[in-house]
Amino acid sequence: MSPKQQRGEATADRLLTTALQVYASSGQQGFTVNAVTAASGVSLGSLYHHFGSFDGLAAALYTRCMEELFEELTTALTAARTARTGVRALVRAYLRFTEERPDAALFLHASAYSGYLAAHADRIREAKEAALGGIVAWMRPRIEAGEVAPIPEPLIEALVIGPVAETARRRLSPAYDMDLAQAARVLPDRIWRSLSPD
Amino acid sequence: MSPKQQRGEATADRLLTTALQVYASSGQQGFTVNAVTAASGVSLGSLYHHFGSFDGLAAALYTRCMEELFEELTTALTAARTARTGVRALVRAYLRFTEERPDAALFLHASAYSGYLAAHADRIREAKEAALGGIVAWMRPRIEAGEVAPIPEPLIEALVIGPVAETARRRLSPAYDMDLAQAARVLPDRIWRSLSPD
DNA sequence: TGTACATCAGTGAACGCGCGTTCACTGATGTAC
DNA sequence: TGTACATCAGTGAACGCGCGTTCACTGATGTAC
Repeated sequence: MSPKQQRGEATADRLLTTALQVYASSGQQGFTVNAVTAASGVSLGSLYHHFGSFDGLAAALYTRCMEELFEELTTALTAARTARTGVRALVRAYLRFTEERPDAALFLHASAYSGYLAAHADRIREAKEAALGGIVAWMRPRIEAGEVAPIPEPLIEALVIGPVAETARRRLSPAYDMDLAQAARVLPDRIWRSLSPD
Repeated sequence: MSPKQQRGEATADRLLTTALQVYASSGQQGFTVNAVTAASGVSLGSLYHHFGSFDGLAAALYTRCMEELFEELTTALTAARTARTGVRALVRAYLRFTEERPDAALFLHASAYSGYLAAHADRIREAKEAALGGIVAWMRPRIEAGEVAPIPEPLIEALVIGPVAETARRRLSPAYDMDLAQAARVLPDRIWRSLSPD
């Protein structure tokens, strides 16, 4: 399914990029094959040639967005030395991604239970674990060294990602008006407090 | 649209309850008018008589689930005296709700961007603010009294709800296996640390 | 450098299915006198 | 206590629309000799 020629890759890229725009402007409701082909100028058959199905395209888009986010997070984290500075940088990176790439952030949040990922769940899970790898590799030794309180890893994730994801979700929802700059000032420190040993 | 007769109310209730079951067993994909009417034994016309549209039914279900959750949270919170014990109790109540009412919890989380709420956004927002009222009324004086660190209210919400919602989301996703009992032991204290003044 | 051939990329008309919704109707319940 | 009437509740066949998908096809690119 992955393109063997340059123009094929360009077409697949164009479809993904357009799909994200369509989602951003029309929402879940308007996110259809016809809308994506019409907006991209790529033919229906070509979409199916590259992605096999519409769910396949959605899964590819989800994977791409997720990898972009995780790259930002990993870069921010690994530039730091201590657990404290690392966590604080990661929180800021997440908020920055939300600000700069709202379309991608929205698609990630909104797709969580979307159903079109179900068919490709295994492939997505693999991609997620690969993307998470860098973060885990950086964090784990620092947890073991006692730089972070002795909390089970899944709950550390929840404590770090939870508040920042909730903030992002409200920022991306028309029902709230969340100030990300303010969040970037307050949250890194507050989240770190929830993890710090003493 | 609200029923004027007892049997009307019973039918509407049956539709909502069945709809939640359908969602739980078939997911977003299988959540359709036909599935709900078939499973409930209520006729299509009757569904439209009570809810006007399928979105209307979904919005009513969302509202009902949300009110049930908030009632648990409010009860837990208002039974406490200090901000610290209140927040800790609220966190435990949220986890307990997730454990005991996984269908309702899943529907709440999964509906966040579902589109069928968009048409009824105003009505839902009203219901949410009403349900949130008790929590705000309890918390605000304690924030002002300095029992909680001076953090903007939206960020307090994110710090409290974020980790616990993330934990719930993973618990409800087949891709993770989250231990809620462990979370109930660890999170209340850790979340409180992120809010405590010093 | 040309030619033949295989594979990849792209096209768009056509199809069937299932969705949400409508509507003319019957039956049940409540109310007025 | 009965009767007439209005409103509410419930029914299910029928409809149209737009969705995802298929398929027979043409054109472009790469490769072998």
